[in-house]
Amino acid sequence: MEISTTHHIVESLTRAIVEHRLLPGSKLAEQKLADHFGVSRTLVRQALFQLSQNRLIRLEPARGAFVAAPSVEEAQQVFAVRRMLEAEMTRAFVQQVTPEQIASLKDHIKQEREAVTQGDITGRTELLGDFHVRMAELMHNDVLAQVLGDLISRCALITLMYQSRNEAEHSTDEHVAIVAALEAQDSDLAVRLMQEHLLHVEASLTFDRKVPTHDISLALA
Amino acid sequence: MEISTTHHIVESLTRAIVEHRLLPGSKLAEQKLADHFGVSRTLVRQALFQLSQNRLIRLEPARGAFVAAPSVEEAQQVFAVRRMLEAEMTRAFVQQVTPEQIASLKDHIKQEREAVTQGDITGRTELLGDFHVRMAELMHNDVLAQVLGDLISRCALITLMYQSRNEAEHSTDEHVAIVAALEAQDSDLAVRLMQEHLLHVEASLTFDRKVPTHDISLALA
DNA sequence: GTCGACCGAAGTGTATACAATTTTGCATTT
DNA sequence: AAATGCAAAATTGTATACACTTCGGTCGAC
Repeated sequence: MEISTTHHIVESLTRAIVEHRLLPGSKLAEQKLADHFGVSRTLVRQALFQLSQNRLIRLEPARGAFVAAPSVEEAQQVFAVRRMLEAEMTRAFVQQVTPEQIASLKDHIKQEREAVTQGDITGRTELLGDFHVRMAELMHNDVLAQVLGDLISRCALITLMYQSRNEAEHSTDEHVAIVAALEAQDSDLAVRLMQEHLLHVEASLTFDRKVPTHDISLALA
Repeated sequence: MEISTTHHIVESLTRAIVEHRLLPGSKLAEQKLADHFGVSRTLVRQALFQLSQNRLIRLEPARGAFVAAPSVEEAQQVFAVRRMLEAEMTRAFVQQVTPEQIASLKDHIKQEREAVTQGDITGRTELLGDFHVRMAELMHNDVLAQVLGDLISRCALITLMYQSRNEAEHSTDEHVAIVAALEAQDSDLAVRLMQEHLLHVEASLTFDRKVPTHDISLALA
């Protein structure tokens, strides 16, 4: 099956949603999207279905697709799962850590700092999440990387909406501390730092609501 | 969006694949499936796409859909993730365990025993996996339940292929021991038993590989 | 003036038609 | 006889057509 064109639509919509050009609750009308991308509704529907699997949109029978508005409870559940998963991931990481892996993580943190200082909000949010995925990838466990990536992207909406620059800097500092513990092969410390880090990120999310926009062509322009 | 008809096709194909009426590598031609279900290719394609997300089939661009043959390596990665996730899940479970939860798990185990004694291979495999999902549900964490369910179904093929009756009985016994530790609120013991349980299940799978491979280069390697 | 039914517009759900690609079988060549 | 090339058949990829549901507004009854 061909998926490249569909994939492009998915990517484009994902960016629009994650960057809040499309706010939670917005209707995603198939024909409007089809016109915008210059394709038929067929491909748009494929893309919408895929996005619904990623929990970025919600499909209502005979009513259409809407940008998802993940509830506070869901976000908290996601973070609970992340704490469980990443605590053990961190412990396992220390078991097989190499200098190359440490270097890779340190390099990643450098990118984070650049994004934060440049005020690149979208890029910085993505990088802050990617740090955790990078750890999974360095363990050569594709399944772990994919599961973790799903969890992180699942709350990209909320994370992005409520993370301030100060909190972003704080996250990067915590990443530094975690890497230091990994490098020292102090698994207990690394695990504790990771758990606290995730608790901090979760606690920093202030859950208010904003007004959605319904202007699709403007949001995607 | 309507999904009920598509869902029926997904369910039907899932059963066929999991019960090995459709062997790994089999081609799933869209028109043939459409004729069989009495629908158009549109709905079949939706179903195939969904199955590909569940990793039960593999989609090759312009070539079609094929029943997946998950590799042993992939299964091992899935189990590594499960050990990470479920170890911490078990620890958290003890923190908030109630007599009702214990009763629910014991009831589930009773069902497992029935399926094992009756030789209901498909049912027993499903129930053995559901035990873990049930734990997640009892913690009222839907996200955890869904992630875990995905992980378990992801290797349903391999699990089913390699699990003997003896191993199934062994699994049920280990479930009993885990529940006992949960009931005693001995979190360290429960976690250890869970980890060992998952190691046992994994170990029972990785021995002989009778997956018929259709990958020429791999087969000749 | 408010509530409710009905009608039209808009949008989704499914089927079908058409285009593009791959597969297959045969004929030709060496 | 084996290999290669070509053309027809089969299959997938995309667009469009049509049926059915939902949404909005107006008109009429009360």
